[in-house]
Amino acid sequence: MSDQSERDGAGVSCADPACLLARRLLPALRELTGERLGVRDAHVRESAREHDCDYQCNAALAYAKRLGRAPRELAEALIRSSDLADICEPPLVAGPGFINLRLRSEWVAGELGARLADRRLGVALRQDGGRCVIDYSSPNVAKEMHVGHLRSTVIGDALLRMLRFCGVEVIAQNHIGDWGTPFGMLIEELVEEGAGEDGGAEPQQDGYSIADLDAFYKSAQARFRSDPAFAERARARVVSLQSGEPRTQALWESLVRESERHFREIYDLLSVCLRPEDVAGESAYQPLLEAVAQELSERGLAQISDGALCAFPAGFSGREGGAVPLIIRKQDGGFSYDATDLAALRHRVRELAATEILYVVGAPQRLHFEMVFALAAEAGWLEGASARHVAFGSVLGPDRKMLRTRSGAPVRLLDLLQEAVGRAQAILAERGIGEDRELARTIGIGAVKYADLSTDREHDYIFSFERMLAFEGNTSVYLQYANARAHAVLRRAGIAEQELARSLLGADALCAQPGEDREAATAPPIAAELVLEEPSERALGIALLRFPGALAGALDDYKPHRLCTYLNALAVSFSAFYESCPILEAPAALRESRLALCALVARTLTLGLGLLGIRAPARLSPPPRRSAQ
RNA sequence: GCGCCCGUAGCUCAGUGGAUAGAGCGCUCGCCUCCGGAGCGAGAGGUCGCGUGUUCGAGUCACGCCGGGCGCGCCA
Repeated sequence: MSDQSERDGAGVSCADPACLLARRLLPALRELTGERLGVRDAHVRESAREHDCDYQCNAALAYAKRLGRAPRELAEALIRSSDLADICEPPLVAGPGFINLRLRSEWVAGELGARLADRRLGVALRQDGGRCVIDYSSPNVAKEMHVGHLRSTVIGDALLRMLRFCGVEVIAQNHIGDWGTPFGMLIEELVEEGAGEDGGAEPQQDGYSIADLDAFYKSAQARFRSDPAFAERARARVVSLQSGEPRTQALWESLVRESERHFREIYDLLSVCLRPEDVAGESAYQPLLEAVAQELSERGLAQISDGALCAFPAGFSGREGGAVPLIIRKQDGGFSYDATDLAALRHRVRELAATEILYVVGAPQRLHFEMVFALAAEAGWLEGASARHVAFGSVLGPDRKMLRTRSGAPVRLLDLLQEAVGRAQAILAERGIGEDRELARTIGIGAVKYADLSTDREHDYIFSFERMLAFEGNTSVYLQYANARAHAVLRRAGIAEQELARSLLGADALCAQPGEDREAATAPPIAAELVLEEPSERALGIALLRFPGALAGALDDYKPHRLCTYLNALAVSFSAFYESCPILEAPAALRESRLALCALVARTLTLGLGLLGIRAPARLSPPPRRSAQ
C-alpha cells in the first residue's frame, strides 16, 4: 500500500489549519493506537462552538473503545504527547472526550502573512497529479443546445479548472452526438429538400441555421416513424454516410460545422474552456468499433443474443431478473452507443494515457456507466486507470418537473442565458448603474453558473432567475459584491488593482493549458504584520486560512458546491468584519493589517470564483465621479 | 417486479458518525454625521417522512415501510 495515510483527504489539505493540526496529533495517535493512521483518522473538525474554540479533535472518542480506555483519559494522553503549543492555546478536554482547540491569534496572523506571499493561497500543487480526462458538455449535432446541456457544461468546466489549478493534467473531451441513424434521417430529409444539389452547397450557404436544422431533425424523425419508404431511404443514407459517399459526407460535414459554430457561440457566452480541438464526437470512434467488438468476442465477454452482439457484465439484473446486456452491435448490424462508449473509454486509457476518466453526465445514465465500467474492467481496459461517473440531477421548473417552456418544449440554452443577462442588465439599470452589457453578462452568466454549482450536483434543483440574481443569500452576486467592496477599500488606500490582479492566478490563467503562463509571479502588493484583535477580524482570518481545505473537499468527491459553501461563508465573514472594524481610519498598524485582510479576501474570492468559471470584477459600478471632473 | 436517487424551518438549500441541526428568502424588531445599505445585528419558526436496528454517540450507517423522481435489449 502506498502511503495513503500521508495523503490529504476529505476537507484537509496541508496548508489548511485542520490538516496542520491533524499532522501534529498524528504521531501521538499512532503511538497510542499502534495503527497506521492518516490525517483523516485524526478526526479534526471545525468546531461548531465558535466562541470556545476553532477546531475540535474527536479521536479520543473514536478510539477509546477499541483501546479499552476511558475517552477523557485518552484525550488527556493525546494532548500530553502532542506538540501543539505554537499553533493553539492549551487544549481542553470537554464533554465525553472532545479536545477543544483554539488557534493562537499570533499563529493565525503568521499563516496569513505567508498567504500574502503565496499566489496559490496555500494550495499545494499535486506531486503526481496524473492525467485526467473529463468528458463533458456533449451536445448533439443539428440540435440546439438546451437546458439539459447546462449542468454538464458548467460542472465539467469547473472541475477542469479546479483540477488544473491543483496540478493535474486535464484533457477535456467533448463527446458530441454526431453519428448514428438520426443523421441518416436528417441528411435524407435535407437531400429531399434539395440541399447540396450543386455539389458544393451546404446548409449554411443554403441559409440553414442551427434552428432550421433542429426543425428538419424533428420533421425527419416524424417522417421516419410514419413513412416506411422514407425510413428505408434514411437507412440507406446511413450506409452512404458510413461508406463516405461524397455528397452525403459533405452534407454531414457541413452539419457538424454549423453545429460547432452554434456550440462555440454558447461556450463563448459561458466562458467555457472547451476548445474546438477538444471535440471527439461519436463519429471519431467508428473506426475502432469493429476491433472493440472483436476483442470482446475473443475474450468471451460478448455473444450473440436475439440477433444482437451483447455483453453481460456481472452483477446487473433487469426486469424479469435476467441479466441486462450492453448491446454492442444491433440486429441490423449497426453499432450502438454502448459500443461507442466502450471504444472511447479504451481509447482514453490506451491512447490518451488517462489515469482517471470523469464522465460528467446526468444521473439517469448511472446504470449505463456502471455497466460500461464493469465490462471495461472485465476486459482489462481499466488497468492503471479509474473511470467515474460524475452524475448530476435535473434542472426543474417551479412545478418541480423538468424545466420546460410553456409549450412543453425544452428551454433553449441560448434563450435562458440571454434572459439571465437581460435580467442582470435590468437590475443594473434599476440601480442607476447604467448600460454596461459586459458587466451584465458577468453578473447574469455568473448567477446561472453559480446556481448550478452551489447545490449538491447529485440533487435536482429548482431553477429561479429571481433567486439566483438576488443580492442576498448564497449567490454569485453576493460574492461579487463582497469582492467589489474589498477592492473599493483597497482602491481608496491607493493600492492598484493591476497589482492585486497580478498577485494571483486569474481565471484565464486557470483555463490555460499546463505550461502556458502559469507561473508568472510578481511580488505581492502588500506585506504586513497582521494583528487580529476584534473577534470578527480573527474569525475572518481563520476563514481565509480554510481555502485549501475547502478546495480539497470539493475535489475529493468532485462536488463544486463545497467550494461555493466555503466562499459564501467567507463573504459573510468579511461582511461582518467590514461592518464592525474600521479599516481606513484605523491606526496605522491596524490599518495595514486590515488592508491585508481585504487583499486576501479579494484574492480568495477572485480565485475561488475563477475556479468555478465565474468572473469577479473589481467593481460592480462605474468609478465614482470626481467632483473636479 | 428489480435497481438507483431524493424526503431537514412556510419556501429554496447546506450539514465528510460527534456537543444545543444551520444559512438565505418570507415574517417581527433594531442599526446609516462612518471605508460601496446591493449591507449588518437580533427574534420567532424543527417529531431531520415513519419505524426497527448498529454504535458510547445517528439528519448522517443498515434493514423495513410510506411518499416523490428516474432507470431497467437493440434511441443516444
